Amino acid sequence: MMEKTKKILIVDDHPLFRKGIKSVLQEDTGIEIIGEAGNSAEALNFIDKGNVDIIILDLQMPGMSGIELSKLIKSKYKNILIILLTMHKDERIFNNSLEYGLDAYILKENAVDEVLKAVHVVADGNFYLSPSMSEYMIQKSMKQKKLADENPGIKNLTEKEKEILNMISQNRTTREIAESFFVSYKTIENHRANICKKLNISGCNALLKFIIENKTLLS
Amino acid sequence: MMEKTKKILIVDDHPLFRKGIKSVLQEDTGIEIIGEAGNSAEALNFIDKGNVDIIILDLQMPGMSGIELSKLIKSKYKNILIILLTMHKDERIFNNSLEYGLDAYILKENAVDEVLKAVHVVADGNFYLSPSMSEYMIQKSMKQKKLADENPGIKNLTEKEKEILNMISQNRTTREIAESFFVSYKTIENHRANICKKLNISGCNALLKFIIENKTLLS
DNA sequence: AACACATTAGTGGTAAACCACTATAATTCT
DNA sequence: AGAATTATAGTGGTTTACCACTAATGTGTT
Repeated sequence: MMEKTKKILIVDDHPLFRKGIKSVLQEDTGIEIIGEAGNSAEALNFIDKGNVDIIILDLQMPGMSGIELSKLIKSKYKNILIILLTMHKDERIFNNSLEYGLDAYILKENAVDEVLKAVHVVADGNFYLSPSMSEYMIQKSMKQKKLADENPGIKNLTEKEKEILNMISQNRTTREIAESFFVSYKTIENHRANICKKLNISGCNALLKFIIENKTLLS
Repeated sequence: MMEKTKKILIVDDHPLFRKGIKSVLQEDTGIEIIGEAGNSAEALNFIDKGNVDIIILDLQMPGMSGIELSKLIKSKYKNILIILLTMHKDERIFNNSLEYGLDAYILKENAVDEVLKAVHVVADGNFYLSPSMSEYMIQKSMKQKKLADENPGIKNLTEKEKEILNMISQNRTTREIAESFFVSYKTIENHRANICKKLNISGCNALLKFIIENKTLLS
């Protein structure tokens, strides 16, 4: 099987870091580093010349951030693959990584051959994620699970209460919910109060707030 | 390089489907199918005997669902890898896939060799996602982006207004926000009103509701 | 039969958020 | 210098949501 050489552009504001990536990728004969850029403007200039297959991109850069740059690239060049490098386990960026058009999310703290692995995975049309990042997410979910076990309120809710909670999360007011169920406004208020008791929460907009914080818990 | 044989368990309630997966995987000498199960209980029994490396798991099953099963497996056996097969593009499951402990998310509509690909990717310690699923997510993000462009309100917000919106999203009340800024309650109320005008929203809890619906848009 | 619980509905009150204004000082842009 | 915007602060009023009760009806359990 004859593979096409992958043409790669490295975008990072630290020359030493670029050097590091280069030395890792150089060993692979299927990879050709065709350019480097120290900031987003340089990167865009280079990309406009065409030819780039994969971009290895640092998140933290002066000026335009890696995320903004990747959005821009993906909107202009659908076929360019983007590998994002970052220092931090940023959940929000990871959660939106696909929507940002990213093809890989790599933590800099990880082993050097991560980059090489990622290049092959994304070139194969797949999404790559640093194992330590997924590890972290799993850990986080364990904590959340524990939290859910400590707050057993959710599973004590009746079907009707769950339905109401669901409608609240869809931005319906108590009155609207009452109307759609053909019951009194006061009935729904009672349900809300009961739900709050079961969930052990109180205060203004307590339920709406609870939903924001526990969206994942409800599914 | 001598690879270890991957021992696989297939869990699906349709025997014909299991057969299909088997015939695909059989061609690979590095893979050994050591068992099949038609439901979650059977699967758990088999797993308890040890030996399983990777589980190929159907989401839709009578009784315990694939998600519940995978949570259970991951909590007991940290090292077993799970490949989830599903009929539908279920965003919610995908978004929580890592928290559920999944290692791959494959759509049944995809080509048969997806499963084979996924086995290798997850065995390599990486997360695998059906390209058509990521395609779908990107498409969805394009729509969302378009929506954001049509509602240009967000980028018209001043720094202070963004700060306030952020604090609202952190469940702080108007009074709390006022206190932390050492300004009057009424000032923050004015800011809220201005934000609402810019975002073209109105009604009770409008801002909190807006945040729920546009969480991704704000980042 | 007695009990727990869910669902229904009510009274009366408080707090938070929103709505529609007005108004002033500071800043920024032209 | 003048205009627009931002940040500040206020009056007065409405709606929504929460809080603390009471209470009737039905349903299912023991």
